[in-house]
Formats: sequence, C-alpha cells, structure tokens
Amino acid sequence: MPTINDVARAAGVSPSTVSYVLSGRRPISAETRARVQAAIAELGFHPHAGARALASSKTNVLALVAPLRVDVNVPVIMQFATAVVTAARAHNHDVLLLTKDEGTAGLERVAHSTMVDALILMDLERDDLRIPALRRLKQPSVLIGLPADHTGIACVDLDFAAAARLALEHLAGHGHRRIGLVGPSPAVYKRQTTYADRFLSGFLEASATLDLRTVTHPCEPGAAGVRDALADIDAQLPDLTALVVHNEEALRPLLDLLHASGRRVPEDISIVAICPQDVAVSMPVDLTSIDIPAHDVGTLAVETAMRLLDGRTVEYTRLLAPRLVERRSCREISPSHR
Amino acid sequence: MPTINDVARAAGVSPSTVSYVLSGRRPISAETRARVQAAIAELGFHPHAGARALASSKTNVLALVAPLRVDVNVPVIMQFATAVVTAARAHNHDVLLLTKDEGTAGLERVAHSTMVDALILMDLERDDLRIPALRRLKQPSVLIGLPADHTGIACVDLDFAAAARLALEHLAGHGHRRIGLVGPSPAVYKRQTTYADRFLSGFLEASATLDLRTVTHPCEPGAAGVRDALADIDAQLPDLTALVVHNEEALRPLLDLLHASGRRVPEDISIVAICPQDVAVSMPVDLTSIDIPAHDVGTLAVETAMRLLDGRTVEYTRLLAPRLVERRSCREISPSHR
DNA sequence: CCTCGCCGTCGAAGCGCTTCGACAGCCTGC
DNA sequence: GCAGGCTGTCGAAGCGCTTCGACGGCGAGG
Repeated sequence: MPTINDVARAAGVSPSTVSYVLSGRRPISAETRARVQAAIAELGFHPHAGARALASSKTNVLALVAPLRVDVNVPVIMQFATAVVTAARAHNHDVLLLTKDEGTAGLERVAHSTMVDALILMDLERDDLRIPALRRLKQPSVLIGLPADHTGIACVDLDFAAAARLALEHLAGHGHRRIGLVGPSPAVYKRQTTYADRFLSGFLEASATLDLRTVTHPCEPGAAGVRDALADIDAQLPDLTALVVHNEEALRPLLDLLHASGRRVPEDISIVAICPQDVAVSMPVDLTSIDIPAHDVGTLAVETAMRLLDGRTVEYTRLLAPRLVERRSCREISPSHR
Repeated sequence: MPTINDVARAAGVSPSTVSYVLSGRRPISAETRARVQAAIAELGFHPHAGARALASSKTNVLALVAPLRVDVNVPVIMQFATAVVTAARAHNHDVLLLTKDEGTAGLERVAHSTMVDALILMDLERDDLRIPALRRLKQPSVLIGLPADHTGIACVDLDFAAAARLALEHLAGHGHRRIGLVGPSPAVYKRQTTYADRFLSGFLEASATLDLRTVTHPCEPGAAGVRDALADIDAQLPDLTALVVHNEEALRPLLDLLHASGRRVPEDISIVAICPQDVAVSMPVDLTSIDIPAHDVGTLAVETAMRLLDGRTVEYTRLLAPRLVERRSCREISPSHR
C-alpha cells in the first residue's frame, strides 16, 4: 500500500502538498496538482482511513441504527436503509450498521471510540432510553421518528398525524361517516413506537373534527389477527363503510378475508392504506394509499446529518407532508346512504 | 475524550502498560491490572478506533456487501444481514454496509483505505466481476454463494443442488412422478445468480436419476407472472401432481390461483417450497418446505472470516446440507394412480 | 554465591495523515 | 522603488495507539 509519502516522492513535492491537493484546503498550482494526481493514479494511492481519522478527527462514516428484527415491516426498513446508504455515499460517507438491540451501549461504543461522525436512528419509541445517551455524545444524531422529548435532536419523519387526517378527510369527502382503523400490532403500540401513536392521535382528532363515527383496533399479525380485529370493528360499528389500514402485514389477509366473506372493495367497503407505494399496487385491488416515503425520509436524514456536521443550520423537526394517491379502493357514497 | 495517556497517568503506569492490559499481549500483575481497569472505568476511556487501526493495522470492522434492491427476497436478505451483524458483534467486530451496486469500486475503496479487515459478499453471480477484484485485495473475503471460479476464496451457502434433489426425492417417495418447478424470476436467471443455477441443475439431475417427468419454468413476480408460469407448466405436463416452488414471492399468488381454480393443496396438487421457515408457515396452507437457513449461513460466513483473519484453517467451500420439514402440503399418491 | 532466565514494566519509535506557521517569490499600489 | 499582500509550497508537530527492545528484580539451579 503506497502512502502519501510515496506519492509525494513520485511527484517531487512534499507530503503536505499532496494532502492539500486531496483536500483542496489550500491553493495548489494547476501544474503541481496534475503531477500529484498522476502520481496518485499511478501508484493506486488510497489514504488510510484510520490515519486520516486520527489526524483530522473525521471518519466519514455514519452509524445507522436499524431494528433488525425480522418480524415486522421488513421492506420499509430496507427502504430506509437503502436510502441512507445511497445518500451517505453521495456525500462521500460510509455507513456502519448497528442493531437496535445493542441499545445504548452500542451507540456509546461507536461514538466514544470515534468510529463515526454522526448517527441516524430508526424505530424510536416514545420515551426512548437512547435519547439521553445521544445527548451526551459529541457526535450529532438524527432520528427517524419523533419521541416525546426530542429537544435539541434533529428528527425527520412522515407526518403521521397529518396522514391520518388526510385519510379521514379523503373518506369523509367521499361521503363516508362510519370508519374503522386497523392499526399496527399491539406489540408496536406497547413499544410506543412513535409513528403508531402519532397516527392514532391524528386519527382520533380528525374523527372528532370531522364529526365521524370511528372505531380503532390494533391488529395482530397473521390471518387470525386480522379476523379478530375485523370482527371487533364490525361489532362496534356494524354499518361501517370504510377502513383505514395502517398495517402492511394485515393488508393481504384483510383483503382475502373481505373477499371470502363476500364484501367487495370498494363497492361494499372502501379502503385507504398507509403503506409504501409498491405494496399498495401489489394487492389484488389497487389500493388508494398514503405513501410511506422511506426513500425521502432516509435521504433527508442523511442530508440533515451532513448539515449538522458542517455547522449549517437545520430545522430540528421535519415532518414530511403526506401524499394520498387515489387508486381504486374508495367509492363515493351517494348522499342518500350517508 | 480521555486518551491512553490520561489513563496511564491516573493509574500511575506507562501508556504501554495500559495497552498491554487492554490487549493481554503481555503479562501484567493482577494489582496493576486492577488499578488500570479502575482508571479506565473512572475516566470512561474508549480507545480511538482510528489510532488503533493506524498502529495495529486492524480495524475490527467487516464489510458486508448486500444487494439493496428492494424488489426481491427482502426478508431473506434481512435475515442474512441480521445474522452477520450479530455474529460480527460476538467477535467484537462492527459491520460496514456496502451496496452491491457500488460494484468493484466500493470494495476497492474500503479495502485500500483500510477501513475493514475482511469482506462478506452476498448475491454472487456466476461470473461475478467482483471476484478478480477480491483476489487482488489484501483483506480476505467470504462469499455467500458459489460463483463459477471461486478458487482461493471462501464460499458458504445452502447446498441448493442438494436441496433440489431432496425436494424431488421427497415427492418421488410419496409416489409423485410428474412434477413442475416454479423457479425464480427470469431476471434472477439472467443475472445468473448462483443459487438459481445450482438449484436448477440439481433439479434436472435428480429428475433424470429418479426417472421423473418434470418441467421447469421461471416465474415473473406478481399474480400475472404466476398465472403464466402455471399455465405453461400445465400445458407441458397436463397431469402433474406436484410443484416445487423456488420463489418466495410466487408462493402466495400461486396458492391463491390454485384455490381460485379449485385445485386443492395437497389433495389435488402437492407442493414443496424452498423458502425461510416463517414464510412457509405463514401461508394459508402450511407448506412442506426446505428452509433457507439464512441465519446459519450468515453466522458461518462471519466465523469463516474470523478464522481467516487469525490464520486458522478454513474449508474453502462449505455447502450446508438442506433440511426438509414436512408439513401439510404433500400427499401420498396411491400406487394405482402413478 | 553467581548466573541465568523469567516476570512485569517502561520508553521510544513509529503507523500515515492533517494542519499550522513559515517563507520565498511575485504582483500591486502609492 | 518599496512596503504589503497574495500565491504556492515546505517542514514539522502532532493525532492516540501498538509494539519492540531494554531492563531491574527476583527465584531457581549449579
């Protein structure tokens, strides 16, 4: 492995000049720069990351803390991760992958040992224990999610409350007055994962504002969970005309179940899903849906981290506006039936 | 951030002694060790990763090159990644996440700049361009997959050829003689992803050995793809009694389709799936399946990397024996119907 | 009793890079 | 014509750690 000294010798300059060519922090004449770059190319020189980190206290590495349980929401998590890695590379950074279950210790390990410049966390809980730990780190962090006390920490996410509102407004606009919510699994609520909470309170609020009759229900994974949830909702709101589904796993079995029991979508029952686009269009019925813009959120998280790193200003809470795409799962209810 | 010198001062020893306490590379008296450890704990000392890498030429980081397209096999990829990260942590390593689409350049970047000690790659193609690049690196690498020319590079995977054989033997053992294979999407074959090839040739071989009548067909994603594939298979082998399905995405729509057309599983048609356990049991019919042991493979890959790193011997090709779990999707064909 | 060897510790030399201050040469402006 | 300011380059001092050789002290063996 050639070092910067080898390059310097080959180009007939001092090592510091090579460094300045690389970093652009001082003016270098075009001629010298060309010679240095030629030498770099010829020798196949790559600066040693450790040495660089030691001298500059910058690693050009981001930590991504992902929930690597395999049970839930896998495609969405993957989309976030993909977006983060891609965006990081676009800013000349690499990504160190941590699992959520390492908890606080993992964060501290990579931060204290200066392995990363900044951290991006996913799957935040309402009173996430990692938040106070993050505050103690010298590295900045960006959350994908919105825990209760996030003062001083940058947060990025879809505005789930607005998404719930949007879903209800859409349905109300089509004349629906009696609407059920099929929520995430009870486990998600128990963890107080922030998006579930926010969606739920947005839903209840909008339900009141729009003067709708609604019932909400978490939904265990699997066909049985869906059956139970739907039965409960039906029992409490027998004449409902629409469902909002905030649970990707449940979509498929739910549609199967409705089909099996002879309820047609959208003729007998309308559906608005909150899920990634590709999930919405891969169902037997193309679903009117509000996208979970994992790609945008991931990219924005990285961008925010970069701004933080070079001392630019950031908006500490960025909630992306939801976008509803109309497909074929909502019908207009004629005024006489309302 | 305290340095090793701060610790040394606090403990009243020299920095090198602290280092030896940390690494255990030289004997240190119990008393001194205790003092040093106390100082470390009190100051909250964490060695600087860059400095360490510079001095020792070890980073304690593994590169994981994952195919981060979101389209296909997401849960399996996630399982591999989870296993790799967990196993790496168990060996005191962290994981740097690279995407496959950075190609050769990405590998060279992290390797030449000494960011990682070893590399683990997934989703290898038959004549993967990255192989020659890997050979040129000073870091060892472990492949999850089995490309054509893998001499000198450690490979780990499920033995897909044996899996195909096992599936056919199981079905043949139950009296099935006419069997269709629903394979991965044409895109997977086009890329010559190694598992698809290996499964297919194992299938054809076993089909000949067992003297079966079989037809094989790739399968585009989506319900339409499944419909086409099944129609083709039915046309070529009208009286088939069983299907081997090596395509997770296809399972669900396939079962739907069979159900819709009144073909019962397993009464009218038997199925053996090659897929992760949890997928097999999440279907409307519990599927007899051969597991894709992502967790074992990922763990083994890391273990192999570790052996390579500390100069122990490794088996350069480790193909894990497939395990078939009988559930409820295969029936015995009575001799009179064969 | 002396020597040998081992145990436990220290000091110093790097690992490969960045960055700061210095400085030579040149152009500008008065 | 000369002070002052640029421009482009160099040298050296670290960054925080590991590791090698050295060495004092002590027990064992002859």
